[in-house]
Amino acid sequence: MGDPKVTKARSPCECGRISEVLSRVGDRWSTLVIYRLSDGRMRFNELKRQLGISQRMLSLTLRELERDGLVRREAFPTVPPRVDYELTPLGESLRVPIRALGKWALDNLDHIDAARASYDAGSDRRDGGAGEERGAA
Amino acid sequence: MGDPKVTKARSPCECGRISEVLSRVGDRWSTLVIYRLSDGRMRFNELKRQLGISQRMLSLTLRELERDGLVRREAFPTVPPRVDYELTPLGESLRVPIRALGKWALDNLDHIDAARASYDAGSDRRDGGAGEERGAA
DNA sequence: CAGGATCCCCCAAGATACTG
DNA sequence: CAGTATCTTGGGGGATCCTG
Repeated sequence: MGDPKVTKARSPCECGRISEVLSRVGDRWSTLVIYRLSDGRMRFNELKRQLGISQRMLSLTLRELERDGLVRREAFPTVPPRVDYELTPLGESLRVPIRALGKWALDNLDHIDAARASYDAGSDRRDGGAGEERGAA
Repeated sequence: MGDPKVTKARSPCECGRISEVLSRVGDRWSTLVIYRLSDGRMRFNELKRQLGISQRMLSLTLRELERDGLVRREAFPTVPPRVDYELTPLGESLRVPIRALGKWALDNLDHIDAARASYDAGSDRRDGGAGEERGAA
């Protein structure tokens, strides 16, 4: 029962297992959706707007999260359709580590930026080219 | 100075910032490298083998992590070159949330698998074709 | 409003080969 | 051993149009 999704990394340690889970719930959008949902249930377009995600990716991400039992979908058969998404108990349990990660992110963004600037300045040895090596167009 | 790397998602909330950090240290390999390094310093090939990562990705990942001030690189100019990698204090601070995430992953992998199986079984209604929609043998 | 279907681009990431 | 350089591909992910 090998998972075809996980590259095939047969690590001897637990990294393999972690890697599997990470490849499922560890991607950017999933993390952000969980994070956002940790504040409470929310509608589709609400999530879409707040996350700046395309409806396609949101749709896909939500379906995967629902499939993995992390998010629950509740649709109201009203005339203008309304669908709410909320964390399941399992999703709630992910909330803690995700929140911690989010907090760390907010707390250390500037540290990272500083480190980057420092690193870039250091490796800037004699590169007198006529431009940007990181096309910021 | 906008970061060209971050899609351009102009979210009104803090999600934008978190998203930035997540896109830096939140990817699969970075997370795994940090996780692995949280046990102590390690050599290049040691990491490579244990994570089942290609040398290219490991090299790239490590350089980014070093650039972001999360990992410190120490090279010994010996005849068979030896390079050790270890977490910086900043990296150590990431250790806690990463560890928490890793623990969650290990604790809930089977829950996720169960949820998946259940979901797939449920949405398997009236699909009497001979084809596999998900090539999982 | 929620989201499926399509088209398409581009880069993340693996494989391979070479070097100091 | 510890990388770097190069080539190639899969699929992540955006844009757009359409429907219930």
